[in-house]
Amino acid sequence: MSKTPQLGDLTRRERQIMQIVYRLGKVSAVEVMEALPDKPVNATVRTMLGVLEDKGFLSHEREKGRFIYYPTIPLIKARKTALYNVLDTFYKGAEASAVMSILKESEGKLSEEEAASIIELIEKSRKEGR
Amino acid sequence: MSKTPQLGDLTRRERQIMQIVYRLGKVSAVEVMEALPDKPVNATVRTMLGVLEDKGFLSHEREKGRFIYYPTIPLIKARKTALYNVLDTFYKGAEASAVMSILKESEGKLSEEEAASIIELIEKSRKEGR
DNA sequence: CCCAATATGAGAAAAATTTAACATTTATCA
DNA sequence: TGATAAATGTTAAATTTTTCTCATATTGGG
Repeated sequence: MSKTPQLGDLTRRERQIMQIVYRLGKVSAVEVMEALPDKPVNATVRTMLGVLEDKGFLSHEREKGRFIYYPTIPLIKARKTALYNVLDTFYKGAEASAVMSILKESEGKLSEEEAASIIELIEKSRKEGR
Repeated sequence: MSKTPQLGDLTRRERQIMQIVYRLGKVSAVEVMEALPDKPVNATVRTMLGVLEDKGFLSHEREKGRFIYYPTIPLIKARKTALYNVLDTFYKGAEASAVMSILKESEGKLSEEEAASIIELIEKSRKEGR
């Protein structure tokens, strides 16, 4: 059984590309090229996309002649992994700091429902944690 | 003016090492060696540590003859950057999901003070966001 | 059919990673 | 202490991996 590809194993360029893919959701080679720092030549990007496909991080389908790439690991899963990595490396035992950082950053952008859900979650854990 | 080194620019091995350093706070070459996947040879690790020092990510001091390395960018700053990167790439417009993920993960581990601070923060933003 | 855009493959160029051989420092103990 | 072993640090270079590009092939639209 081949284990799912690990985003943490990526090289620098590969990582840059995967970030673009996750940001945009679906991309053509040209879009990736334009979003990349140092803007390499078109063929270079295609090579990298091919590499990432070989490694199992991307798939593509043809759309009017050109390839549209999308991530193999869905956003919703990839982001959990990414978040936990950061927590594990930088916020172990200080998870509350992470939460507060995010909240400060997104102040005012939270919907009423979101705010309510978060508070509910905390209240629940308060009771359990006694 | 030389800009502060960017953790995002690191190569794979460099990244692995910096993660270990941030997790442990201070490290000797041997500790890094043992924590690294594939456990390279001692000299290899030293070379990398030297590279990271040249690039400005690490410093060291001598302690009973051996080098103890520590990060140039303090944890408290590095972690903010790391967190924002993840948010920007994976959670744009879904910051609340990130918060809830963390809270679920650290359920029961939150102190009463922490819980109170978080709620206070949300209440405040609720009022402002009206 | 012809043009323009896109894709492929082979391999060059550059960068990262690793290592062995050697130098230095510290610890041990006769 | 002094000499020897053990641990640690340095350097230069080999190896491996990553990154890039050219030349060529393919594809779709006018």
